[in-house]
Amino acid sequence: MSQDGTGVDLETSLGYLLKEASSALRTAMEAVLRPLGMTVTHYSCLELLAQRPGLSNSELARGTFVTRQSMNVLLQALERDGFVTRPAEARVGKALPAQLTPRGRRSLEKASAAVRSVEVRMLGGMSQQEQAEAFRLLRGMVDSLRSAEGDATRG
Amino acid sequence: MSQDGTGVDLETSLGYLLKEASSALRTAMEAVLRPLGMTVTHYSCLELLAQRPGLSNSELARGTFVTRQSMNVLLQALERDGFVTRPAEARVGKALPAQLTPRGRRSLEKASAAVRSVEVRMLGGMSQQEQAEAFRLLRGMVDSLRSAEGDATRG
DNA sequence: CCTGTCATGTCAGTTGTCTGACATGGGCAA
DNA sequence: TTGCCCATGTCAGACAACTGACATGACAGG
Repeated sequence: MSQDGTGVDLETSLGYLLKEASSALRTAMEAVLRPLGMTVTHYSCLELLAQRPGLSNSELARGTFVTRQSMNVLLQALERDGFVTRPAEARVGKALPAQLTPRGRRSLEKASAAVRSVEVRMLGGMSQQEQAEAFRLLRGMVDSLRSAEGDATRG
Repeated sequence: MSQDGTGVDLETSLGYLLKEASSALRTAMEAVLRPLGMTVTHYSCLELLAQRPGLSNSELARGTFVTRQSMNVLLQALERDGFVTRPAEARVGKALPAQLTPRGRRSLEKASAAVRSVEVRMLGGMSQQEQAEAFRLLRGMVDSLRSAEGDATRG
């Protein structure tokens, strides 16, 4: 089945390798974030908020690749612990723009540096050209997956 | 923080893109596996077992990037539903070699083809050379992450 | 021999994420 | 205006994965 063209050969599958890479990255991030008392999703939310202040719950969810329900419980915890603030009610619509508090910003600083060090380690053996090429190729895979989104379920 | 060299710029971060790609792949796989009544981990376990018969619980766990505890509950469910068999007790050591049943093999056939179609879609716009390059680059990232494993926690 | 170490299988409890559901607000067309 | 559709925020329950813990068997060293 793995060599007849209809199956998946794990040894050569780019999909499998992609999962492996993602898993290795996540594990490495967890290792450096744990001493800081932070989880990966926790960090992702803060980092996203630092770079795009005012994002709503749903937008943060999309940016961190979780559901808006999951992001909601995380945001409530972050708000309770004073890392993030949200207005009590929306000025327009229902979207509540979130902001980092000074404490949230401070907490993010070390975490961001730690994660950066992981990324540097991951890219250690690659030239700038190779990194650019990897970016281009991965971008292409994402776009291909999304462009025909749902076609397989219609057939 | 994102441009001073110590932080992470999400727009250009290979780590973030890697997570995005992995998430997109997972979503696409879930979409085609759901009609077959199968989850991604479910499928991964069966596929691994088809290509490497006799793998133990712990080996399957490593191959699917989950803990052996998680794989254990999955294996017990697969055994209960007749997709997999394991000997009652180990011939040597404690490792129990698992095998696909005919039913498991049948169930895997459609799933494997469906997943293959997703991978084909993902790689649709890429030449063979580009695919080989993507493989090489991803392999390098994984190796770099693993080679210095734990160094960050020792410092 | 036995003793420490390691990997394994498994049980139990906790945590994180998801699906399902509901109400609300904005935008658009009739 | 009215009605419809869509996105959002939120609550509740279900499910999946994790961490912690324990016992067992293989192996190497004293």
